[in-house]
Formats: sequence, structure tokens, C-alpha cells
Amino acid sequence: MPVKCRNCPLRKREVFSPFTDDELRFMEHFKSGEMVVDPKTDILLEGAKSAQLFTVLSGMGVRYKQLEDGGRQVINFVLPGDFIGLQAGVMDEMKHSVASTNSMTLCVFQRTGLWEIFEKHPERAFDLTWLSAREEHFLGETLATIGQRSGLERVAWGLLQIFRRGQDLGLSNGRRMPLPYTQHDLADALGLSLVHTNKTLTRLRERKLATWRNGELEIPDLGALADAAATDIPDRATRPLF
Amino acid sequence: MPVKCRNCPLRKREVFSPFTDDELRFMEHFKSGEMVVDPKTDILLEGAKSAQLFTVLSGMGVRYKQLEDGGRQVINFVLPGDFIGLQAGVMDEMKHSVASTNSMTLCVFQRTGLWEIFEKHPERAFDLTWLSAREEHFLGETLATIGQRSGLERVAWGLLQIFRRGQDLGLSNGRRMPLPYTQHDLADALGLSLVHTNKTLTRLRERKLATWRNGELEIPDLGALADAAATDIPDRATRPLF
DNA sequence: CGAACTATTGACACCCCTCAAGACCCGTGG
DNA sequence: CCACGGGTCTTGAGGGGTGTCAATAGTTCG
Repeated sequence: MPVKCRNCPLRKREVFSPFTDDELRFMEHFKSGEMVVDPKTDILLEGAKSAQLFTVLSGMGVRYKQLEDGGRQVINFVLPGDFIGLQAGVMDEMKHSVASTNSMTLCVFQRTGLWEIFEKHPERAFDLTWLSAREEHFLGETLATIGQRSGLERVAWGLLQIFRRGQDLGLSNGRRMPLPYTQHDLADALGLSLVHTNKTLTRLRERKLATWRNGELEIPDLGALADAAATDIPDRATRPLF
Repeated sequence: MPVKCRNCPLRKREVFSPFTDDELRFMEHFKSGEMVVDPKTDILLEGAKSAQLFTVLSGMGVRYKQLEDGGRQVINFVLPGDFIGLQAGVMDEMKHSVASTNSMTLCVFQRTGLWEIFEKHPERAFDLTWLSAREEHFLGETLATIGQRSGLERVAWGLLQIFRRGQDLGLSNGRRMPLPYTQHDLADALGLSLVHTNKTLTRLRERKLATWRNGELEIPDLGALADAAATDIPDRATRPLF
């Protein structure tokens, strides 16, 4: 029973382009409902064979892998517009877990709809592949950062990355944006210890490059922070499909 | 002008399943030629808008990102059956480079064929998305390793990973397989310095867990090495499409 | 024979991890 | 109301893993 999706961030390849009639029809056809998730709750678990795919309408979360020894690697941060569960839809099961950080509302699709997309909507199918390739690209960037850069560079890069995504999503008020994660989340994402991440954040704050407090991130000068991250100004990133 | 592709590792989802007639026809239709690449040669450069996609018929290579400061991150190792250039085909340009290590022979496809696949061969298109999702999965594993594990564990994990892929491809003679990379390549893949990688390889050799010499890797006991890598026995990995 | 690349080994420094303790916040229950 | 516990953030001390620098040797190639 398709539900009207007032807020579903279905997009063409352009960020924030208006919906076409075709896209609206497409959305309503495949959407099967909405779902609200409490903070700090697992949405998908590694190994799960989920029958649903999700799109984030609001709230934030993390993709992560739990290690045997108790460690955790945060793969990336999940923001509004992100697609969740494509792995379970295309492969047989999830290869990582997804948990909410905030309270999140999700747009729900049935996995079976995927086949219909590939059969009847080749352009949408192409978009799905594009989405997956984009994820691959970002993971490569992350890998290069974790593998090759120092602690300060990693933290600066991570904050910069998520701030840019927030900007593209319209989450930022000028130089501020909400960031409900814990320092532990960031540490696990960057491959640093919690303590060292904390001390590095303090350094960034002292240098007035980035201040992250009470769930709000402030970056006075993107360029200065980018210098600290040793990255060139990058591709503007987020282009959600649904 | 389609070229007969005697060796093209087109597969169904099963590793080494025989070709179906449909698959053979599909291959020949999209293949536009073969290509031989000298060792140590770039095949695709980051930022390139390549008109071709490739499949590896033989030889080995690396996917990598060159950093501004001279560093290099090896994203992963390219083995026979791997697909190269999907990013350039789906997105506008390559987000990483690909270079040969060995002498490689490649199967060449025209990028324009991609659209035809999505329009007329939804099952193949699904396979492409599956491929991309699989890459994403492996990158996640790598990220977790680099981000969370010690040097010894990383090296053990890396050797194990590539050995298993070699096994699946039939490249291994029992406990040995050819491995033409340099220690520098491995170091750049694992986020370790060359020197430390060397010393860690020595330790693995002394413990008789893995011996990598003269371009050949020998692993006497996969289980023992897996213990050193702190990984559970994983999903058997490589299932190439083309 | 020299140049370039690769592998190896030692010395040393330092980044980052671990352990530990305390502060602050907030919910719960006595 | 206060006590208590859990989660998060913060700071200090100490140690070890890892990076950097440097030198040697083996190999290939011209």
C-alpha cells in the first residue's frame, strides 16, 4: 500500500533538483511505508537477510562493523537521503550493521521491488549502480585517509567531510551544523583511540579550526580546516537517489 | 568488431561455472578487443574519462590513489577476472588509478555498451550492481583491518586475503601461488611503512606462517595464518562477472 | 661497471595507545 | 531531596608499536 512520501528525497543526478512527475510516480509505486527508529538502535545487523531497503528521511546514524575482539569500525556516517540495505538487496545478506544515532525516520521499500526496477526502469537501475560506485569512491577516500594520514589530518578530514555533506543537505546554518555523534563514533570511524581523538579535537578547537560541542559542529573557515586535512577542495558530494 | 574471447572469465554467480550460450553471445557482442599491457604501466589514471572498460584476462595489478604529499594508498589488488573502469563508466571519471604489476592482458569493452546492458539485459545490469556492492563490501573489510588491527594482523590478513583469491582463481599450487608485487605495494595497501612491513614479513616467515620470496607466496597452514590475522574463516570471495 | 630497484637490518624518535582518574550530565530510585 | 550509576568528555602519565633515517647487499639492466 504505497504511502504518500512528502519528504522523500528522490532526486535526479542534480542535488535538490525538483521532482519530475515520473520520479514521483516511481517513488509512490515502490514505497511501502515509513518507519521511525529510536536513538541508539540497530536498524540492520551484519548477516541479516533483510526484506526491506530504506532511505533516510531525517536523523543520522552509522554504518559499522563489529570485530570479534570488541573493536568497532565505523564505515561511514548515515545522513538524510542515504540509501540503506542495498547490499542485502543485491547480495544475499548485509556485510555491515547500521544503527541510528538520533531518532531517525526511514522510507521503506520492499526488496522485491529491486527486480522490477532492473526490469522496467533501466535508468533507475543505472542510478543504483551509480550510487554503489559512489559509495565505493568514498570508501576509497576514507581508506587513503586512514591508511596514510596522521591523527590531526584524519580528524580534520573527517569533520570537513561530514560538514560538506551537511551543507549539501541544507543542514548547516552558515558555519554550524548539528552533529549528534559521540567522540567515540568519530574515533571508530578514523581508526584512532577515543583518548587521542579527544586530544586532537582539543587541538583543533584551540587553533580555531573546528569546534564540536553539545552536538553542534562549527567550522569558521573551511579552507583553513582543509589545509589541516591536507586535502584539496573536493567534489561536492551528496547526490541521493531516493 | 567482436573478437572471440577464449579466455574471458565471464561467469554466472558461481565461481568457475561453465558458460551458458547466452553468456557467450553476450560476451562476444560487447567485447571490442584485447589489449596487452607492459609491467609497471598505468592503465587508467585518476580523473580520466575513459571510453573503455576492461576485464583482466591474465596478470596482476593494483588500484591506487596518489596523494598530494607523495604518499600512495593501494586500494586493492587486481587479479584475473577483475573488472576495471566501472567507475569511469558509471560516474563521469575515474576516482583512482589502476596500474599493471605484471604483464597483463585485458579484455576491452566500449563504455557505450553499458547503456545497452541496462536497457536490454537487466540480469547483467543486476550483476554489475552486485559487483559494485561486492567491491564496497571488500573495501569495508579492508577499512576495518587498517583502522583497527595491528601491523602483524594487517600483514597476515593481507596475505591471507590475496592467497584465498588466488586459490579461487586456480592460481595456487597447493600452498603456493605467484605474487609479483613488491613489499612496497603491500605496505601502501596496509597503511604501514615499507620498513615495518619488511620486518613484519620476517616475523611471519620466522613463525612459519607465511613465506613470500622471489615473487612467490607460500602459506603452509591457512588456519594458523588466519589466527594471526584474527579473522574468522571468511566468505570465499572472488566471483567475477566477465 | 654503474645506475636503479628491491630487500634487509639497526638505531632512534615520536605518535598514538593504554591505563587511570576525575568532572560533568542525566536518568532512576530510595 | 539526595545517592547512585552510566554515559560522555577531559586530562595526565607511561610504554610500546610504528615511522624515519641510514647503510648494506643482491639483482637486473644498460
